[in-house]
Amino acid sequence: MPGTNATLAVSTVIFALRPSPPSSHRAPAPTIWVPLVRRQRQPFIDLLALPGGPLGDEDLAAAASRTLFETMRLAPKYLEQLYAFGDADRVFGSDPRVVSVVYWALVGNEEASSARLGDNVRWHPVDSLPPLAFDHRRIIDYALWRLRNKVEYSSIAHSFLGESFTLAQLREVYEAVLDRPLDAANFRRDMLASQSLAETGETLAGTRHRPPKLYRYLPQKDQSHDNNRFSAHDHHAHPDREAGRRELLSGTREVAVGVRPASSVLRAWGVNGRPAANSGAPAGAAAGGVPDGE
Amino acid sequence: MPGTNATLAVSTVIFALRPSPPSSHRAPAPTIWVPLVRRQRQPFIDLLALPGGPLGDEDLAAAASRTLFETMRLAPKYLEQLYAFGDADRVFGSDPRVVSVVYWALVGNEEASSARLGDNVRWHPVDSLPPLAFDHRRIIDYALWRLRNKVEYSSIAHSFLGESFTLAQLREVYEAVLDRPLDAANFRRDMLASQSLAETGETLAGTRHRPPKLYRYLPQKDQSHDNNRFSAHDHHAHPDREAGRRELLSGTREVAVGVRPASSVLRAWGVNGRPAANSGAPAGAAAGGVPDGE
DNA sequence: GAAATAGTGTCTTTTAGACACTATTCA
DNA sequence: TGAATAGTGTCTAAAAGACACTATTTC
Repeated sequence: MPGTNATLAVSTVIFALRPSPPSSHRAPAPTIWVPLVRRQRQPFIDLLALPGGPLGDEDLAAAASRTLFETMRLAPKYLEQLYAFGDADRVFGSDPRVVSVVYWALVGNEEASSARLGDNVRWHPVDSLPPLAFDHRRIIDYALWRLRNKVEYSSIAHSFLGESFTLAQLREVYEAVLDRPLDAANFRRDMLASQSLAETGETLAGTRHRPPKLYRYLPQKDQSHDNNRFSAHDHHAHPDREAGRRELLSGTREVAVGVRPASSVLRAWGVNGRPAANSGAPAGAAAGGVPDGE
Repeated sequence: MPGTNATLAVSTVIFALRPSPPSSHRAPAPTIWVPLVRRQRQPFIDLLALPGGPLGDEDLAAAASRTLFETMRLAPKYLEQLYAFGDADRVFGSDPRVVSVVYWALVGNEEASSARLGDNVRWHPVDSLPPLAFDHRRIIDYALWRLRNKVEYSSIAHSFLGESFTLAQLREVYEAVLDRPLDAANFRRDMLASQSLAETGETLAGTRHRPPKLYRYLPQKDQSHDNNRFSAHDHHAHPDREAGRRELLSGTREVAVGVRPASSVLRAWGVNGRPAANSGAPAGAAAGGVPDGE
């Protein structure tokens, strides 16, 4: 097997929910922001890019965490691999070629506010980004699409908030991410039925009306049935769909009176190959050997 | 930026549906098989491993296709990136470390049968695998999980079959992958309502009963709304969820009499992170520069 | 016409969504 | 006590699922 054949970089798309930019001086509905770094060198000097850096002697996810911490002292609550981008001509002119393993992350309110910024690192609202370096615009679009999908079938939304939050706040997160209003009554019922929230016993003061209860997120038991969480090292989530585990109990319908069954608040938006065959040289290894993965 | 820091390998989990092994001499219900390669060298010599090889001067998906073709003349109908595996100690003793970008693929009936096998390459039923090299067992389990999820919300099942197929055959695919029986009547209706099938006009002969109609898969229009299909180069699918695009037409219910609305035949099973902060050395680039991804 | 699967019709259950209404707090 | 949001109840619509039944072919 040959030696190294590519440079590996790790980048991260970090999402936070923050008030819309002052430009539109309307209701303070939050929108999605990402931190971007202004490049100091060629190629794409002076354009904005995702934070990241070369892979060190560490796990992939650790590289993502490390670069985020180094760049802006961020330690996101949620981190998941997005995709490995490695078209041969992705970063033209570089030799060896560059393959980027991209992660995406969510950070909560105050965490986002406490991020260390600077002349070259700033938050930008995703709905009005300037031209970006490399293929980073497309990567962000893809991460956004994943975010919107995943918000619908999993319980990541709370990662945008602090330890405790009201149902209205949580609903605001969903509404911002999905970009549509949700029925407050149904939202409440469905969230509570999902067993993923617990009352803290506190209420939120400082409003000029009835104080809402505060909740905290209740990790689902044995969520990581098999996959999803992966290596013992890597505490991060997997890209896939959390499917509301199917209850196989048919028969016996016994639903407490007046109780709404759990459901998922949400519904989907949507999207969906044969590869380029390639002859090329015969198998790459020792005599008689069929190549395998490593 | 330093030079290369890792060796990149590409492997693929290839799924095919084939009759259960003769051991159980019962009904010929098909099960899922994968081709595995017996390793000819250390580490893990003589153990089975996923087909693959080092990344060449090509796109990632092209490397997957190339190695499959070289190894067994396979050119799968469906190919999608699964995950990048890159724990620092994943392949102990190798320097530089190895990062594997793993793809998963589906092949049809006769395609699978025509695969070139040999002493070192053979199909194995996934439900009874011997110990495998590296972390390949876990990778296969993860790919299987993804397959089962994706079959539920997208139209990949037909990739296990040939150009044309009967509804009963298609249902068999779903039943094999999901490992549960489906109601034939509802399945039929839901598939037809999904607009993803077209009659070929032919029927399947050779049965000893009423000959069933043959259908072919009808690619969905504008499936690739935004993401999913990615680079212009890479014709392969993305990992995410194809959400049955929500019909926003509320109001106006106008359903042709007796017509069942489209639906998705299926329901889910299920499964569902903060990163390890890391100080380490300061930002990796030129003076005053904040590192970005490449 | 019996066996066997193809294919249709129709009812029930479950889930999602709309929306009216009551409750509680603060200014 | 009115403004304002919290929180509950209840109905309707749509989707999923069960299952009885008819249709068509071969032997």
